[in-house]
Amino acid sequence: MTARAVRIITDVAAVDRPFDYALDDSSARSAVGDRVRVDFNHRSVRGWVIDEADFSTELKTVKKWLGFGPPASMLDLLKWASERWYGSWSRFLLSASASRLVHDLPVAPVAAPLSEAIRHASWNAAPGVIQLSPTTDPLSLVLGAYDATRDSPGSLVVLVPNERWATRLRGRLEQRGCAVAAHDVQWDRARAGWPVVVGSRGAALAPVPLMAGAVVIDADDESYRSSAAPTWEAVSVLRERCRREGAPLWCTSMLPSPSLLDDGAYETGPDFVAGWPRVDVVDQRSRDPHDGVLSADALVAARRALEGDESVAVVVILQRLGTGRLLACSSCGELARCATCAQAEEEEEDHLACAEGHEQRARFCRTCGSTKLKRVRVGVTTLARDVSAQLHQPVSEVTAALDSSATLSRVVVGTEATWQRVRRCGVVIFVDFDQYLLAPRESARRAAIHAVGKAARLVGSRREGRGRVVLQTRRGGDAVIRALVDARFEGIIDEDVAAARLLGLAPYGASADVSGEGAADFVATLRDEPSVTVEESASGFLVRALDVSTLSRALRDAPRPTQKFRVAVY
DNA sequence: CGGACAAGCTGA
DNA sequence: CAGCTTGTCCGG
Repeated sequence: MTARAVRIITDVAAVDRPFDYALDDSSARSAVGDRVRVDFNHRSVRGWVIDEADFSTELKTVKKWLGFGPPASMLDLLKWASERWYGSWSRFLLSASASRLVHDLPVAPVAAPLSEAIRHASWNAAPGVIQLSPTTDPLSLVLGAYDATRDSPGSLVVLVPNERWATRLRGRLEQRGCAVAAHDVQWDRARAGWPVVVGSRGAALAPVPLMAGAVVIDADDESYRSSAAPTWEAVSVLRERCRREGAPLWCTSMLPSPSLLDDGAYETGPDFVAGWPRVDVVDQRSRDPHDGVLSADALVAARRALEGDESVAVVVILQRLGTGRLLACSSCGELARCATCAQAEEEEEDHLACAEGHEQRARFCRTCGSTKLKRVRVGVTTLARDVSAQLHQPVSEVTAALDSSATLSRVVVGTEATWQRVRRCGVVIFVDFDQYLLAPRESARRAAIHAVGKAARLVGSRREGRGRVVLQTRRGGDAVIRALVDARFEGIIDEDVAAARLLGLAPYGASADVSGEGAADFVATLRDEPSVTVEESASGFLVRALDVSTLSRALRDAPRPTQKFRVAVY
């Protein structure tokens, strides 16, 4: 037998380049994709076999076979993802590997047919983008996808936005006779080619050797993008994976984004409009600015909900976009507000101004005349105190920091972390919906609609007629508000596509945010590169190009600065 | 990334 | 010029 050698990528992320090693008796079983231990530059490191190599006696040997890694069929996809999001290949190899070493693989069962009754109730939608109302149960669509791909070799991969949802969906699919593997904790099952793999973001890199198809629920949910660099995005990975393998992909969304609609068409699911909640708009412009945070109409809705039997009756949402800081008087605490519209005023050079342009005035407190103003952050705690006083009820505060075992009062005040903590309630009140509508971010309007969609899952649909969503706003005529009241979003979707085209946003352009000490050095060379443009951004620099491959090529060719820097590719 | 090695700096 | 710091190079 001739001596073998293999090409290896080590887990030393900074050395994103393969090295060849020989195999000996103890490592002879190493196959492409497997994890191995090698000596690398005076230390012992882990790595992955990415290919066979030419044997030479000069090579060091692979010290040990450590276990199974991603299947060989995935390696090119992982390389593609590392280039697409400016990460190292080893980072993606690691993400597609088990968190604990796997030495043995189980034998995957055959995908069982659905019972006739379940099959009959399943929904055989055509692959593509399917617009579903927030309260529509996607289970029948998942079962339809299972049924449609059952005869194809390979696994069906299903993504949901969070682990809690994944656990629930796995249980429901098992009840209906599907053999389901949980992504990550049952990595070995996925690697063995289990019929169905269900998980959250990471499951886009589920190590199934062959894909029969894939489903993404709530494909526009922000949880599908990694917030840490590399800022990879699970829906794009899965779409690329399905394209390479010729597998069908179903994506559901309550409001398809231009990126999701990449190739145009979408289908709208059944009873779409009825699946949205009843939305009440409270126009803050006609309110007395000295009222409490909850308007009279919101108070009526809250008191009605408190008469119901939901364990949590009222949810009050405080949206904090950007800094969310307001100006208040240092001596009496009164907020600086416009005399006409009562909206919080901002500091402009040496005077105060209203965002709507009603007035410009000197920098002093209207109530006590003091000229000392300070920046305050309206937090959940402040809001909770006011709500508690208005409703004469104890209030629980929910932020991302809250311990998940804490029991909640019937009235909850929180940030968007609340969606994870409350399952049902009678009414959701957005105290300042304009935080979304006025935010400078392009995506803020979409975020507004998504937030109401998440609220819908708590209060139920207008068909059920149970609860409602109350929006306190000064912008009653805004297109987003009108769309939410009518549950008609065609106009918003078309506008977003038009805006993305015009502004060169995804998928009609690509951008990357470069930040950190070394950012300026890094973009310096990119300024001379004709295929990209560089502009200043809030966090550093924004590098833009006409498409993602141009952008990633330019980023990869630019020399790395000595100081630390971070690249977030979108 | 992190070890090796070279070049630069300091103090007795 | 030993002993230490800082910088650059390079890995099979």
